[in-house]
Amino acid sequence: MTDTRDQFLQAARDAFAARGFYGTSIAHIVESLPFTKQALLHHFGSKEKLYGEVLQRISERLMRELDTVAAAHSKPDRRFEETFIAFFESARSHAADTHLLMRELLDNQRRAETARNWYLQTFLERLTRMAQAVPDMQFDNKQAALAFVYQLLGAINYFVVSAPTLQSMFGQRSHARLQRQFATELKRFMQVAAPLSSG
Amino acid sequence: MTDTRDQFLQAARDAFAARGFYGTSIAHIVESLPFTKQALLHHFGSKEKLYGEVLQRISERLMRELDTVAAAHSKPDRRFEETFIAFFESARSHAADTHLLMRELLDNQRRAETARNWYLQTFLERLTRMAQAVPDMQFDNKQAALAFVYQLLGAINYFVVSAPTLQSMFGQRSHARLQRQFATELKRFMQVAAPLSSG
DNA sequence: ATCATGACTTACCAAATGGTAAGGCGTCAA
DNA sequence: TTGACGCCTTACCATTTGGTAAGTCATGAT
Repeated sequence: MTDTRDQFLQAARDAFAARGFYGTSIAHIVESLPFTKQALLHHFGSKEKLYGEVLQRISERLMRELDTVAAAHSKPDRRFEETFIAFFESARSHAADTHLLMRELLDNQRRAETARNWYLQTFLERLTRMAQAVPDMQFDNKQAALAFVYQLLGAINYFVVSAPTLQSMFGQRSHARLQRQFATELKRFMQVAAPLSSG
Repeated sequence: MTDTRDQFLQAARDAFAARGFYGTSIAHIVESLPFTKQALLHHFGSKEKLYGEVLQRISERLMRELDTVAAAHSKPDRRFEETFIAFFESARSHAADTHLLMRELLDNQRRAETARNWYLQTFLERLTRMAQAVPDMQFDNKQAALAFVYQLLGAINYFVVSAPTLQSMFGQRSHARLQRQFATELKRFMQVAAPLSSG
């Protein structure tokens, strides 16, 4: 039954996101499911492979969403802006995924195994090309565009990942306001901070 | 001997930064030191307390640096800008600390214990006040200033934490250029993206 | 000389870890 | 009816985990 696999994958994703790869035991993943540890191992072979599948699902979703937004907007400037707005919304609503990817970034160097940044690479390239296609932004070179894109990505990811901390720090209402404020600041950043022939 | 303690603290910091709290065993921390596991436990009592001390050291350093930069610049706009430039440099040169703090942010919610965000709270408050003190930036409210500050922090932290990945992705030379580019983009962001009565 | 104290050791330990082995059980094709 | 196969189980297992107990040894005060 594929349904069982999905249950495992979902529970694993949540657990890995909350506690990280090393902080998550197979036993813990299975805890809330009506299956045993060995059922999980039967389906995925090892914890590592399970993690790999979780990661792959997430990056596939990201790519799909990127396609969708890109297809919905033909004008480069709109496309660029809407992509990041959508990315922010997506990162927020899939907070578990965002957490997990942040952890992956931190672990990446040591759990080398297979280069797991393949998805990041194409992701970044697409976003960078998108930025370079915007007429109002005249980047000196690819690096400049990438730096700009990376600032946006960093701001978004970091903010989303901070949500629980900020919420417990300022309270839920205040945090909700902050979140709206953040979105508008993000938009202005994209509109106004775009380099105009920065050389 | 305090020297021994320092050795433990340094090794622990590096290990926690590289592998996270759960991915790091006491045995592994001690591995490269001429002491046994129990020597560490003798000094710190438990892994958790050791981690706490590591964290405290880092936040004390951050506060010290914040004081230094703030004291060196009296004009609010310069002070604000120089603070973030210094923070970027600091985050880069203390990459291990940056990694560790990012992990802490991710783990924070579950390893609640004592609210560990005390340092973050005052850190954010100081930066926000600093932003609000800049005449050219007229924020509608505290939230707006905080959102702005948080974008900067996010961009910086995320970028620094990405360094190993980006380096393996694009190569060392290319990454070095990207890093310089990032710094200049950051400066422009602060100068140009500052809200001017955004209402 | 003796005692205390702090630094560090060896010897252990219960619990949890990821994973293997082997078998039960239902389904479905031959 | 039989045999194969996929799903899932119970039994295990070696290793690693964080931590305790108890001692050795040097130093330094009384």
